[in-house]
Amino acid sequence: MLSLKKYFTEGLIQFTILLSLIGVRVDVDTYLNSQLPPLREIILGQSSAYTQTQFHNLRNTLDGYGIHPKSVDLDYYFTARRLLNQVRALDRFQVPTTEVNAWLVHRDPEGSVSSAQPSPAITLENSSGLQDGTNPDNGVRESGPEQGFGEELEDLGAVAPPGNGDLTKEDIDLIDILWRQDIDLGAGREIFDYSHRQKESEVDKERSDGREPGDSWRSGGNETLDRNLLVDGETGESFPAQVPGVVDQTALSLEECLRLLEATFPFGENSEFPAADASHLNEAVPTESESSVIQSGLLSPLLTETESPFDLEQQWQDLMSIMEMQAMEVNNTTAEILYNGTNGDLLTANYSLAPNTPINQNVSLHQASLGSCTQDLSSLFSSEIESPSVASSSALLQLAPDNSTGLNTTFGSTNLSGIFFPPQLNSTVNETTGPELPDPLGGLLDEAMLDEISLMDLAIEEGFNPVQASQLEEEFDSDSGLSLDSSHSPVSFSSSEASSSSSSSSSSSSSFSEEGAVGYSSDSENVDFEETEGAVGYQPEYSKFCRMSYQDPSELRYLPYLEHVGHNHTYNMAPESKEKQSDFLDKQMSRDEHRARAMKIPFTNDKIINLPVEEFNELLSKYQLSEAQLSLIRDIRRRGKNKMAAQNCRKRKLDTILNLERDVGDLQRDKSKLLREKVEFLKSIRQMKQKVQNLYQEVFGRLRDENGQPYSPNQYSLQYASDGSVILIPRALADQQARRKERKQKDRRK
DNA sequence: CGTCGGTGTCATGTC
DNA sequence: CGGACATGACACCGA
Repeated sequence: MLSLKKYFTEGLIQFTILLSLIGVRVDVDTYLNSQLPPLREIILGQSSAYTQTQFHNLRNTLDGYGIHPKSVDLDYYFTARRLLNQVRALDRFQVPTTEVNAWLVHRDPEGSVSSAQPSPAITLENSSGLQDGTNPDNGVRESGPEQGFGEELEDLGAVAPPGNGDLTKEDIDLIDILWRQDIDLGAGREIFDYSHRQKESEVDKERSDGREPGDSWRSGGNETLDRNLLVDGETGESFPAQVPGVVDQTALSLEECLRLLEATFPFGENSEFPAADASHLNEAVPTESESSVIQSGLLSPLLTETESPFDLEQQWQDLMSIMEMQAMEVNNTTAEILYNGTNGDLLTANYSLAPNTPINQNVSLHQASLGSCTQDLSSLFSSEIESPSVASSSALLQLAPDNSTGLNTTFGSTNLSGIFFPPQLNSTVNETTGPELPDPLGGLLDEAMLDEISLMDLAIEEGFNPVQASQLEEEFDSDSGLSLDSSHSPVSFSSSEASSSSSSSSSSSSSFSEEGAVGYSSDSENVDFEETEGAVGYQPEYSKFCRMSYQDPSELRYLPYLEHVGHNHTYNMAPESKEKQSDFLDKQMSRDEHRARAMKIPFTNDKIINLPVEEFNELLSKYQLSEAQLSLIRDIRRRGKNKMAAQNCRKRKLDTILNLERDVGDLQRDKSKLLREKVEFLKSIRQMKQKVQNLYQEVFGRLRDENGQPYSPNQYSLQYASDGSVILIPRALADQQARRKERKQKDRRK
């Protein structure tokens, strides 16, 4: 008995603790208010995030286009339009940065040891990690940035490579969901298969050795770039020095390339092209007049004047958002095609670059060129470049810094390169040039986000089945939330209690006539059946009534009348049956009733218990009662009231348990819904990252240096700044900045 | 005979 | 401070 009751009590406590825990971790109200509305908007709104974007086909198109980058008969105009449309399509994803950030968290600290960059930039290495968890170079899965998001997603519980660790049923379920989504996206389940990815990497490696046509963009000759870096004596920042005189050689074609970039990432309405003039850059950096970063605001002639102007800042932020999502990329198919298996050796061979070949710091976008654009397109755009105002929709690309950006500003920009290059490439960079890519997620690591993610993890770990979630979602399509049913809420208790108190306070004006029905034998403990019939007759009925109606004790006021009705229906019974009946009724009597009858209490226990204090005292004063009788009456009253209180207490307890059960159900439903939303977001983020990645690769692949050679993604990367400009800088420099930025961020946190 | 749920009762605390 | 009430603990009872 004792253990049972303890069990009950402890169970209730555990129940409460469980709820409180859930309530703390699933602050549904907060979550829904602060996070979900925009998220839901993405899901339910007109966002294209959940439209099945055929970016695999898109990728094929891009690849096909990239096969012959130097072919002059390619339709650059339509290419630009296509890129522009893609970018705009990205914009239609409408995923605010902050919301995306919520999913871009929980980066493995080890993965950012060497490349932690607080900026939103996200390296492709991270993004590709999930797809390709193996490093083809050594076959060892490094803990570096290469696997960044693979682990992230694993942490999220969204994707767990089957080859890694134990998979719970929930993990498998979730993988199934993601797999189905990837099938929608054209990806096979092998993507989630660790071993298969390994094989795939090997195949890709072989393919890379044979140099696919798609690699032609980076099949340039020797790079004659120097790596002279100027160091800001004040800040210690390093930046590439620009050697005067080598600027404008191929500036035109490079500008075109940047215009392509601009067309790809339209973030400015300013169609001017000051960057065409090399001195402009120098002017932008008065103190570093001789050293200039390759810088260029990328502006789309397609967007100038005739097209709607863009809020530069807003556009850039949108782009940044997309960039951030890039790091979440799971399907890095394009990256694999272009880079996968391309280890450092291959890259070095392609570029005929010794690992330590100095890079000309003069490399700038002005010196770069779109190899395929150099002839036709340069002439096509030349006039426009000279006079930006002429820019029209007929112009394909225009490259120009939209404003004068100082070096500091420029170098405060965010490294784009890391976003777009796969782990293989990154490892190559590490081998050949040393610098490590920054951790683009460093700045995104917010504890609140971590909490959310951990919540998701918890949801998964707790055995949630996403499939069931979907079913639940459909079943409970209505808005979820912790809406407590007021009818079951503790408030109802107060109403019950209020009625109870009102009942007890409702004075009974009944006369004491019923006392006459109670005739006690004067001297015997034995019950005189004849005499007790009247007094006892109602008792079982009352007892039953009281038991069943304690929820509404107000009805108890009618009990005195029941006394009149209930007693002595045995007059026509045979004495024997009468005796049996009396015996039965006697058994139905409570102990207190027996005691009261024994003590010849002249009124009913009901009166004793339910009369208000004043009337009760008045009643007592009307009789000459012995001390024993008074004591018994007070005990009867106390026990009677306590009995009702106990009944109410138990009912409350029961209702509380029921409410808790329902709340748990509500929370589980909410949890299911949130988890389902999470899966949806992962899916859309993958799509967006794929798109951005494709765009970056296409743009970068078209850049040419003064020799008409493509830039090595191993050596250079595109970086974007908050002012909307996009610059091509050596990776080493980008990494340096990233580390510096990370340090600053850390200091700020302290 | 033990278990379990329901109930009554007591002690205690709170309002 | 006394009364009403709430509640944990325990005992009793019947299924």
